Amino acid sequence: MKVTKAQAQANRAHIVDTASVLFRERGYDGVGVADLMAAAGFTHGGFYKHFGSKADLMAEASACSLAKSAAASEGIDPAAFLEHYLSRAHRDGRADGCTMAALSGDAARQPEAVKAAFAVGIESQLAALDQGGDAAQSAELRAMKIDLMARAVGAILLSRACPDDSPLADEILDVCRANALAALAQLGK
Amino acid sequence: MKVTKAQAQANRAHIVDTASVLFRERGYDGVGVADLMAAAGFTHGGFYKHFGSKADLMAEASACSLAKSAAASEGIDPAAFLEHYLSRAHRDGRADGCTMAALSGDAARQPEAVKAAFAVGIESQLAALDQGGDAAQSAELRAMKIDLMARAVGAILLSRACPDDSPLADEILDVCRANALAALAQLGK
DNA sequence: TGTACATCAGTGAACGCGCGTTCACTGATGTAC
DNA sequence: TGTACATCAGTGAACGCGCGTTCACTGATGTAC
Repeated sequence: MKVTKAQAQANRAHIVDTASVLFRERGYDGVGVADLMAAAGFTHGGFYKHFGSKADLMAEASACSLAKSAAASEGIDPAAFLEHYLSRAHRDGRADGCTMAALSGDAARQPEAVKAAFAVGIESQLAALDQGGDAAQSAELRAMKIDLMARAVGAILLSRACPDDSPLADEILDVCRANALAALAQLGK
Repeated sequence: MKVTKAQAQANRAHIVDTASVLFRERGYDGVGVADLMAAAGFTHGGFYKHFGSKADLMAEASACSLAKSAAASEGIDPAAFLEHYLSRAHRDGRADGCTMAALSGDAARQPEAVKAAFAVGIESQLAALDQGGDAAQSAELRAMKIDLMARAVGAILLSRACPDDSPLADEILDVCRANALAALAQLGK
């Protein structure tokens, strides 16, 4: 049953990808190691040939999906980013949506390695939204980006915590999108 | 071992209170029924004399702590509310902090009853922050309050997801507090 | 290039454990007379 | 008010189950000669 080194590496990456989707969808405790390995197309016994523990995988899966999100929004207009982020589609698509929105509640109760992955991910996302504005306003710009991210993450979380057909769930998204876009416009950006 | 009706009612309330603290601290999956009953001073067998299931208790505990928070901030100045909400003390004190910040990630994966409790809790919090401003600007005021809550919740969540001694964790709180207060001031409030 | 052997990714059974929930039981409370 | 009995909050053992993790084993890959 041995497998090419390259294949093993690809399998490992596939497990990490699968985990990042399942964790976002069901939360850390909602996904078992056996579940996860089966979803990736393996039996569970091989898990510990790749990872030291389930928590280790959580750290890696978080880092992976956060890096992918940051890369995907590289150089994107913050207004366009907000439009997509605060959409119903994103709220309703936890599995392939933002890891911060899906897992920061879980991350707060996880080992430091997971939190470290989140801190790196947040910084990457901030850097990706940077448009290379001039240095003079960069502190203000950074503050605005942090603030926009907090608002966006909070809006998605509150919206997801409401019942599925709740008018409040949609109102939260709409209001936060409008206010965030207004704040962006006012920054003169 | 039977107990006065009044005592049973008090015991039940005590279990709900204990649950609301433990769930905020460790998350829904981090608290077992036996854990919880022991923390409240009982054995686990009696749990189902009071509640239909662990998820039922989650709904009740969420409703309870959300109502308490709303009652506690009744009529409070939004600026003062933000100062407290976005403090390091609140971030580091999950167990007796805001239920939205601690459990909205969990709530998103819970039954509708839990989500319904959250929607009610959010509306109560919005109502509590209302200062009876004139009706003309009430739509704008409601939007601002929703936006402030999303920002506050998001900032706490992101800050908690960072490593314990991370400068980023503090920066997020400071930046969001400053920007939120500025937005409030600009509303002419 | 061909042969012999070590490596190690993946398998599947097994481990102990704690989970949510059920149940027979206890005995003070509450009620009917 | 006093007695007999039903109620039911709380107890603690037990249920089946799925969890994270370990382990002996397999057999193709990779390596040494």
